[in-house]
Amino acid sequence: MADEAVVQVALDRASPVPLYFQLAEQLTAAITDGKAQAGDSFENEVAMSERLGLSRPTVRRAIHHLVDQGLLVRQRGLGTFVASRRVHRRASRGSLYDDLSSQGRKPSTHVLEYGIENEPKAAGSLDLDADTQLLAVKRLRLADGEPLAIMRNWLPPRHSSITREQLEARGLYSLLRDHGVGSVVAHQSVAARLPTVEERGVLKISSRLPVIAVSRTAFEPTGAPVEHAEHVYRSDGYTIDLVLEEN
Amino acid sequence: MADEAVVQVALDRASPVPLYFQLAEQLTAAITDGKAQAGDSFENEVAMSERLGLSRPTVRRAIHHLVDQGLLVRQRGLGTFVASRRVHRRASRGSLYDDLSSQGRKPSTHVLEYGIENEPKAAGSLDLDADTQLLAVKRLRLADGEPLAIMRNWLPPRHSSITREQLEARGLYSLLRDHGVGSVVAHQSVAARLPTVEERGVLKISSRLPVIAVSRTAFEPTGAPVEHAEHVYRSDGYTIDLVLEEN
DNA sequence: AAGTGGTCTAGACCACATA
DNA sequence: ATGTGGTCTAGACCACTTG
Repeated sequence: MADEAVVQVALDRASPVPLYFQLAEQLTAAITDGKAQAGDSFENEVAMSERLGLSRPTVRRAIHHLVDQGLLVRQRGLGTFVASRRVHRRASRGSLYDDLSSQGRKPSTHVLEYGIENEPKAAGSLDLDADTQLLAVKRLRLADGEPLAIMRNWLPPRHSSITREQLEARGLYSLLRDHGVGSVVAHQSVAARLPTVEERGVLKISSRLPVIAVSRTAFEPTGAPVEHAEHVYRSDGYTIDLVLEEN
Repeated sequence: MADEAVVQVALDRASPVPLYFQLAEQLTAAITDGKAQAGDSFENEVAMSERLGLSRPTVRRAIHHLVDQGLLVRQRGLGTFVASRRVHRRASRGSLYDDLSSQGRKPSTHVLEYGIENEPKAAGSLDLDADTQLLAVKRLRLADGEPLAIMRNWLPPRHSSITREQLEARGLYSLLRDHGVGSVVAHQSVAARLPTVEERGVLKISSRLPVIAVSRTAFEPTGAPVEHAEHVYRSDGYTIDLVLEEN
């Protein structure tokens, strides 16, 4: 069934979480849990606001939250519908997270080098003085014990307290989150080339297998630098998947 | 100067263009034109709404439009500020537009093949019946007369009226826009490999120069299929640049 | 004509950062 | 204490789609 989805919602007006956000989360859950199927029509916002005892703008804001993520599609005069699964976008992850648990292989990380250094090029990318001391990290990424990528990162002084042990145990962005880094905007450049001699040795590949070279610089929305990365991936069995959006 | 930016705005209440959008456009222009510099504080929304004779929610909506694009940063208790140029995001273009005018080289396109065909794999990617007849196009992309990419695209019947001549003259997405395609959500996968014999011939490269293989499927927000693409780029001097966002 | 989403108003109160 | 943005309300009118 499920021709017209009416989602059960429980709101807590005492909670510090905004009402529109509580509503948005529960609507999102209804869709991702499959309680509302793609193509189903959604309860209109006037009815929903009356049913939940919320004002129309508040309900509207929650619904728009889902529209922005591609979970709902609205058409004037027609109504609100659950979008096809293909257009869900929930941000462009995949390249910022250096994990590939999605591939079903067991990932691990080995820190090859760790220290404070002065790298003018990285500092420049981060818009810092050329002589700024940065935390430089070189990691080897493995999947099921097999080398997959060499990851070099440079972090500004603000995040230099990240330890070698933390990096062995957790992903970089997870650690940065603990340092108060909420969201980032990253400029990323992807190229292909043949591996250097050193890369061939570390990644255990032949000189005929190309590598994917990713260069990335990330900033907080305020413009504060977060990290500069130079990553090199084996190209066999590895692809970079993205969800793009064009308006 | 320009410590506190107060933008001159002219609103037309008779226009069918919404007030919040008129305001957003003029605020955007002030920033991109450099009238408001990065780091400048922005007029607060209460003052702006009084100055312009708009309600606060309307002004708020316009400002949020710019925040979503990364042009402004807001901090509770502090104010609204013009963001550093590095975090401007205005959509993740770069890979959907098959031009590289940005590199300063003169681009051109040559249509190698054009016709209606049945390609089950492409049809499947577009979520159409395997026997659907698609418009199949194979183009060669050149920069200053030098081969740069082989681009194969498959389009659903709805867009099959695009002609060979139109493809020689304009970009695919520009043509699709005329077909009523406003915004799209695309899933894109990027890989690296060595070229096939055919690719070596067409792109005029050696067997030791890797190519970047991009596979993309695009849908409208409603779920209607737009195109499936298989593009192969020379890797020398070509990179895929992206602006990512992580929340 | 009826029903939908889109825009807009005029207020209210709260949370947070700074002085 | 002040000023900022964040949330929320209760309405109004308009634009679009379908029967």
